[in-house]
Amino acid sequence: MENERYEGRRCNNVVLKKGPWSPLEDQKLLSYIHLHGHGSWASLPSKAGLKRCGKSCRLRWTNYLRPDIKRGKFNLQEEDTIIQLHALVGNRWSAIAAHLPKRTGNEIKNHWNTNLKKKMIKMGLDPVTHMPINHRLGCAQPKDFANLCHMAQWESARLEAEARLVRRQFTALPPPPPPPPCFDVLNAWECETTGGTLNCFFAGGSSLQSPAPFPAFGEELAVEDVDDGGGAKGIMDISEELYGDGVTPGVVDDSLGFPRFTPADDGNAVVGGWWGSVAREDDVAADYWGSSLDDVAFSNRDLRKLFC
DNA sequence: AATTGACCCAACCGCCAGTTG
DNA sequence: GCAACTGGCGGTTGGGTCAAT
Repeated sequence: MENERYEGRRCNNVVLKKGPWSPLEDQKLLSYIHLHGHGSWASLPSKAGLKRCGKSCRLRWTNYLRPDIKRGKFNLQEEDTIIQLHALVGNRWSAIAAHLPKRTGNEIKNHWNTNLKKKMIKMGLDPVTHMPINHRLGCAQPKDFANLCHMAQWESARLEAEARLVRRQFTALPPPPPPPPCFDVLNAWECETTGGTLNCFFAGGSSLQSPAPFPAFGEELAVEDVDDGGGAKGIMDISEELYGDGVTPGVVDDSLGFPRFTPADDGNAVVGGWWGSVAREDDVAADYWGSSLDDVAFSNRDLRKLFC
């Protein structure tokens, strides 16, 4: 009975096994690849003495047996990266995995579906669009909702600029549809996980202000603490001003693979990503995004899917 | 102690794109 | 140009585990 359960298709009159891999099968696959490399996956099973289809062998290797795979729980930094990249590329798990060393797309996908998606819903954010599900947000305060609206504006501007920059590299591509407004999820995420309040990232006033100049990694800078009356604070200036009232000193780093501002004092002041800053259209920003997109392992195919 | 339900994750399936003959 | 083959990817499933009742 149990054998029939995992009996798969036949190939050359050999019944292919399905279901969980035994330690012996793992050993056979490992030792074969160690000696010969995987070569053609289609012919590997017979050469390695496995009654599996090549596809099953490939999946077992790429998702489990590969030596460069880190297993275990995702840390907060990895979760941050997943959320930011998901906001940018959607369910392109392989592209996201390319940015997370030693993690597989399958693992990230599972983690997203079982943990991150639920947490986002709990935060009142749609895990697909990264938009608030409705007005019953995780933040009960009206001012927090106002902040989220600012976030959406800002993220929208960022996506537009990003699309322009990418198009500049792929001029043959047709103009993209306007990107959907999207939140700075990392920011909301960190506020959620640290118990902080949503008070970050957006310039004051109801209109979207010009994004800040683009800082160099490691550059020390200051962030003006602007209050729009609704409590929203924003990155206003890469300042050479003296740190004074309402100016938060901090540093830009790229430890997550994208620019990110961290205040010098931990405070509840300005924390979170630096995505807004790259909306500035200048050569520095363009160069950054050029390399960044490479890092995320975009292929031409991905880009065309994004903008066609 | 037994049952139930939620959670986790390995593995499968189907689709698509690229390559080859 | 076309069909067959191959590899890669994302969606889904189902079995194991564990906590709650």
